[in-house]
Amino acid sequence: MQTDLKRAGLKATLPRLRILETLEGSPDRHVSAEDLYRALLAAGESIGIATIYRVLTQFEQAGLVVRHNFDSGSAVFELAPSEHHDHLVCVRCGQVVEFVDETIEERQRTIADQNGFTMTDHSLIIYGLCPECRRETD
Amino acid sequence: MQTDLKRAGLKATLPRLRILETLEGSPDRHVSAEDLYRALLAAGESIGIATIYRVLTQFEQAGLVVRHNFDSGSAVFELAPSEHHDHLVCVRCGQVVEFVDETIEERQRTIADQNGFTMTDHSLIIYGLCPECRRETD
DNA sequence: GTGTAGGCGAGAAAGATTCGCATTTGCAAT
DNA sequence: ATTGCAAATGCGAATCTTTCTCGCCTACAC
Repeated sequence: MQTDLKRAGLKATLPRLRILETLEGSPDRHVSAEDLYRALLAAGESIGIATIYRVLTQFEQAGLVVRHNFDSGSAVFELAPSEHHDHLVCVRCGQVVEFVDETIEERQRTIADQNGFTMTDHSLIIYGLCPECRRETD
Repeated sequence: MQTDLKRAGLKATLPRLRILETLEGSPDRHVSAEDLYRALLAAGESIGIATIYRVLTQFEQAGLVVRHNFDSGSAVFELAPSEHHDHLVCVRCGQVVEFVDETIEERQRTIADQNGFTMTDHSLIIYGLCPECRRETD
């Protein structure tokens, strides 16, 4: 765990360890800076929100986490998955489901090429009602 | 033009007309609230930024415009296109290119279905370097 | 153990968006 | 054309998310 930080070229400080632990222990893979802040306060840690943002940005640059901009207004972060994936987001309860589709990945590369772009990243989010919310919405 | 608003159930007020005109006359299809504000002020209009946000939200609900959350920090809006499309965004200059790919559209529907979701919307953004920026980056 | 570069917390600041409220305006019935 | 009123606007304050500043603190190489 400390090793993860060292390897990323980051000093193993207490706040960084706590944030990493919290990300790893979180029931939701996708959490906002605010979520982390509340979780850490609830766990009795004394940490500043600024540190959370700073650290998350560093983690992102180090490739430890990925940042997503869903429609929710604030960014959410997840531990960098070994495999890239995209997201299904429930517009009602916020639940997030991950998926991978090689056909889509493939097409995206083709499209970037056709337009002369060098693709650096991409973001595919499907919004909808999850099974539970669909049931409750009738 | 006034008819567009009436049809959408919105009173044809001056600010709304000006905003609609500006969107239609804009060289960039994708503009932020701030862009619109500056454009209107530059055109000698007296308008409040709050009105821009309010009107854009109404337009969105009325289906006149679509809101996008690119990585830029602020939302951008575009006149609702007759055909849905997705976006290629240059990470360096911000240029936006639109594209449609039926294969991807198709796969998205399939994926939503497979996961029991009722798809309401989706957002696919490919980030990369546009041809010009790619050249300048060497 | 100690020095120091890098990291931290708190609060201020910045940028985006929304709210509250007094004033104005579109529009339909006169 | 005039009037009445609900709806819309403009303004400034408030809110939310994120970043910056700065004096203090700490990990860690020596």
